[in-house]
Amino acid sequence: MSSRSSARWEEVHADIRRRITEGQLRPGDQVPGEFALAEEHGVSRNTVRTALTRLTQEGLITEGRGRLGRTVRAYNAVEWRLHRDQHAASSLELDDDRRPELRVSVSIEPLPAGIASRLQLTEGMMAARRVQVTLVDGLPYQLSTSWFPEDIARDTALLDTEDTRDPGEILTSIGAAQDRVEDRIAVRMPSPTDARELDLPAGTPIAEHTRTGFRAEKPLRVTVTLAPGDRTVLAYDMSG
Amino acid sequence: MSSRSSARWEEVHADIRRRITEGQLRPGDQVPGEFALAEEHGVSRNTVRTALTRLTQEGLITEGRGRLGRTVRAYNAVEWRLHRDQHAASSLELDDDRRPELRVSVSIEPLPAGIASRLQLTEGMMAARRVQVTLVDGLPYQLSTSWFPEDIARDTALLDTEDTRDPGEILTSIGAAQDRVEDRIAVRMPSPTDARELDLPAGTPIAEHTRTGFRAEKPLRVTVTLAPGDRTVLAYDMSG
DNA sequence: AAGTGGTCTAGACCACTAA
DNA sequence: TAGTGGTCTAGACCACTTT
Repeated sequence: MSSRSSARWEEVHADIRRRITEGQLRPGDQVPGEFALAEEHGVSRNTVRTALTRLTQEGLITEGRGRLGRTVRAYNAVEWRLHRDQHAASSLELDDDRRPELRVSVSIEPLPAGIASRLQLTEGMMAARRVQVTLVDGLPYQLSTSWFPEDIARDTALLDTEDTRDPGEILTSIGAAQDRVEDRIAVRMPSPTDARELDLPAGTPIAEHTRTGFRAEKPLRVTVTLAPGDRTVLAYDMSG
Repeated sequence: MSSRSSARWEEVHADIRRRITEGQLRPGDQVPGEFALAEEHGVSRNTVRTALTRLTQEGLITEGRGRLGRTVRAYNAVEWRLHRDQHAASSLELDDDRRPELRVSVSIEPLPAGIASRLQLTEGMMAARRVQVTLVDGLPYQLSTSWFPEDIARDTALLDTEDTRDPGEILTSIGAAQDRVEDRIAVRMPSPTDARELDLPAGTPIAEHTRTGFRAEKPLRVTVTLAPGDRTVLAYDMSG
């Protein structure tokens, strides 16, 4: 009866997963403790831990701290709308009472290889880098890094850290409107650096959204946005 | 000297990660064995295993089997182009010598809740379900499930398992062309079912792409496509 | 203070696979 | 058949957080 695989930790794993999917354990609920599960299933605590570690990295439960223990993870992702308007801007769809907080920093940096090729420039050339962090309720929702050729950014609002508009809108306002954008969306696990910067719980994959903007087939900018999967759903409206 | 965190497994973890990012270990290379690493770092084998398990779930190394041991994972994702043409079709960009193999199956099923709401229909109503698996070199690259209201699909090519065109194209060919599509892209870890159906190595997140097609604001279809992050990069061309 | 998870050890036995 | 990883045990000690 039952148990396709022989591993005992898989029984524990399947048991907890079932309790979650069937609604017996709901988001925010406390997961039974490791000692209790060990006794319940007649296995050692380390075997239980194998199961719980897997569930953590699958994004179903949280890591535990102190007396609280582990809880079932709650997901409440927000739509990130990628528009097809003239600026190719984007926006987060938040409840009325939640306001995003934007932090912008700007610097002149040598181009990394991956960005340089998209801008059709040479690796190591100096370029303007604009980093924008979008926080909602103090939590980072997006980490967005834009690169502009220096001749386009020089002495413009692109270097203004007070201007928190979308890069596409700023380009339009300085007379360098894009006529086409290309989007690439890769899905991957975060590096430890990504996880730290985005304050990611274990088991959270991210979307790496790369937008290249062109004017007359010349690249004007590249924007790489990291969007955690537990906070964001990308939305495209392809009308017309 | 060094080591921000006190955990010993993190030293091993950081060490292997460094060897990979610095190119000392390249994709396909064999990772040093667990016993060797234990001796090298002066820790127990289980401590090494903690580090290697993390690296596996971060998608950096494979699980090990038999004498081969673990290897550094190789990524070679292919572009999945989501067009804005009149059919809102999509295509995989493969090398000339790689041909996708398409398998289609069709059935009449009751609508699950999530799909029903997108189709503006009632959960449990019967609808046509069309499942398309795209294999490349025998490996599943996409698992695509389309739902159509029964009155639209009845006696049409939508129920033909030999017709492997994009659902949007088929809709056009039967006189029910879409005039608008909405795309939603969620990023998540696979369930065990997803992992089995898509033959996913541990540590592979997936994109869940949901396309809803409309005609005069009436939903004609919903297509949910699962695309593994190690095989696919979504590509949108948002030309004006 | 009590109970939770996090880390770590030193073994043991098994399943798999390349040589 | 030798060596790899996969599973499992039975402890131990620590850090943390709620009560």
